[in-house]
Amino acid sequence: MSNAQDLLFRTLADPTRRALFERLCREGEKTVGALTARAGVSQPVVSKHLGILKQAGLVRDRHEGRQTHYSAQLGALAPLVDWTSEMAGFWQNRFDQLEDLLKRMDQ
Amino acid sequence: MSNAQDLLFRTLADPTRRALFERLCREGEKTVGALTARAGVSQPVVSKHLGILKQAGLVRDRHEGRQTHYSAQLGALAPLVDWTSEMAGFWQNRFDQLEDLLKRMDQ
DNA sequence: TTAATCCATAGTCAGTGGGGTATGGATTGT
DNA sequence: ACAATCCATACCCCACTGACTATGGATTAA
Repeated sequence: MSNAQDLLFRTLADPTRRALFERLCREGEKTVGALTARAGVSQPVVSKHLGILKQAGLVRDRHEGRQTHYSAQLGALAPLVDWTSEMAGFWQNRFDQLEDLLKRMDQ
Repeated sequence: MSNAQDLLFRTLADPTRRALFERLCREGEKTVGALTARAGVSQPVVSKHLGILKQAGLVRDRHEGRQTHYSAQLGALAPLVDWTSEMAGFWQNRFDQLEDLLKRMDQ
């Protein structure tokens, strides 16, 4: 029941989570500590959000000693782009049908 | 602090709401009754979701007698597309910078 | 006029989820 | 070896929200 769009929308709906993802997109790979420093929430909260982002495929983690480096996985946004295109496509189809109808009426 | 993306993501995060919007995109204008028939939730719930979609600019309503017709406003998805493009842009910039760095190292 | 239909609002309730603190495992520094 | 750092998990709490029913205003049908 839970498709890819659902997971993405729910994951990105939270501002804190989206801000983390945005930082990773802007600034590249970052450790949990570095992310926590400017996140405005506690470290456990950041870890939890990163876990959710990872589960959605939006980030990936790389362990190096006692630190964990996270980086954005931009490809995970594809289903979102697809969904948007699909919605636009439906709209276009209905527009085309209307156009056809008007053409037929014109004849 | 609540930008356009936030409102869109939060609004589209709910499956019931997204399904309503999708139906309006696919099938065009529909009354509340028609939407309720296949929504799987009660009529007041549908009305509430439509209200939230309207507040996000994703739908518009047209009153006709005792019925209210709702239709999708596809343009409202623009901030979402912009956000995605922005994220992709950041990623591309970092990629370009890496490319430049590699070029400089090569010389 | 009276009854029936359409929709929106009000009020309630339970589940979800995002926040915190506490804690422990793993690694690094002394 | 011991202390300190980094991160993740466990646990709790509270606010939000999505669901329901009840109801009423507005419009249409009888």
